[in-house]
Amino acid sequence: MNQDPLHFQFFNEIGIIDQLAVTIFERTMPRGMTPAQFGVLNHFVRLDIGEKSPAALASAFQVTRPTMTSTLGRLERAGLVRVRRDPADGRAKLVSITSNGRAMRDICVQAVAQLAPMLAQIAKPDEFAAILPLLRAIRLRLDAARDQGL
Amino acid sequence: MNQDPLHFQFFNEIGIIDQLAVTIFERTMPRGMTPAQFGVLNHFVRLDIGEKSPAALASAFQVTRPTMTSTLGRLERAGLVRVRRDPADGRAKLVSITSNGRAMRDICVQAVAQLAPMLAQIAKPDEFAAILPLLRAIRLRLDAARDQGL
DNA sequence: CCATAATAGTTTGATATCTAATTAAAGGAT
DNA sequence: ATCCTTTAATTAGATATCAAACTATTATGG
Repeated sequence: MNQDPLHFQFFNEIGIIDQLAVTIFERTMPRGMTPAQFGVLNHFVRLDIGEKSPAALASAFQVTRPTMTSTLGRLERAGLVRVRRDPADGRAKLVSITSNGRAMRDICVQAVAQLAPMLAQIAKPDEFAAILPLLRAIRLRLDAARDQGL
Repeated sequence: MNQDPLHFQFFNEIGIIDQLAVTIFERTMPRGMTPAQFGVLNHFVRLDIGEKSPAALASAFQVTRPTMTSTLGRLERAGLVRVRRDPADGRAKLVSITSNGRAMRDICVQAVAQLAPMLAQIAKPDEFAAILPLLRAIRLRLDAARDQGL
């Protein structure tokens, strides 16, 4: 049936799953919240970091700096994060979460929790557990390959 | 270490892999060619279809119709597909690939072939084969869940 | 000490993608 | 035959994301 090479089929499925998952996520979240924005808020709360530079955030999320500039700009305009100049480095900035940001993160976490029954129908915990290690390995190798220039 | 629920970790890995794969793909393709555009060209060649409506294409690629409108618009402006009104249905249109489109598809296929050695380092064929069935199952269930309204 | 290289962020311009709303045409029901 | 619903496609408005180019600041080397 499917004439494509295995790796092609693999990346194809990955793309469709990602697309579907992101759409479901955004529909569940408060209006306007995206995975990218939630990710930043969640990062601050979970790791209990005070401040972090945009460059460090971009690196943590594996996105380019312009992308993080954009995401932080939206979050800042929405009052969910605060940005100030780094007193120790004139080039850098320091980002921190606001109390509104924490509140939004909590709302999102609860919204995600509502998805639990649906997720239970998507796959059993041991099914997720079964593929995760290989997915992680592939992600790491892809990342390494990209750094090598392809 | 990772406090996130399993399914959260899963979708997170999926998202990063997709992002990395798409970026690598676009860097390899001729300037401006994207997975979405290549997908359409490849679809016409592989399935050897003469004409297909935008709605049918959107359905085949699991994207919304506005998304397909946008992709087809770019392909048409680049002379890679042809679009005409459906004589049998005044609402519909019929899309077909042009000879330039076929040529572009061939170039892309060869470009992708250059990635083979890199892909071999990402995962062994049996590794891809091992996860594919579960990925497909998850994709199908996600799709069904979306149709149910969440 | 100054010129060059590296780093942090931003701006610009492009693409993909979604939702919501709009226009046009076809189908169905009374 | 007419009204209502469904379907096809588009337009409008948002977001994420990337690459390339640009500005400002820090670090390095001679």
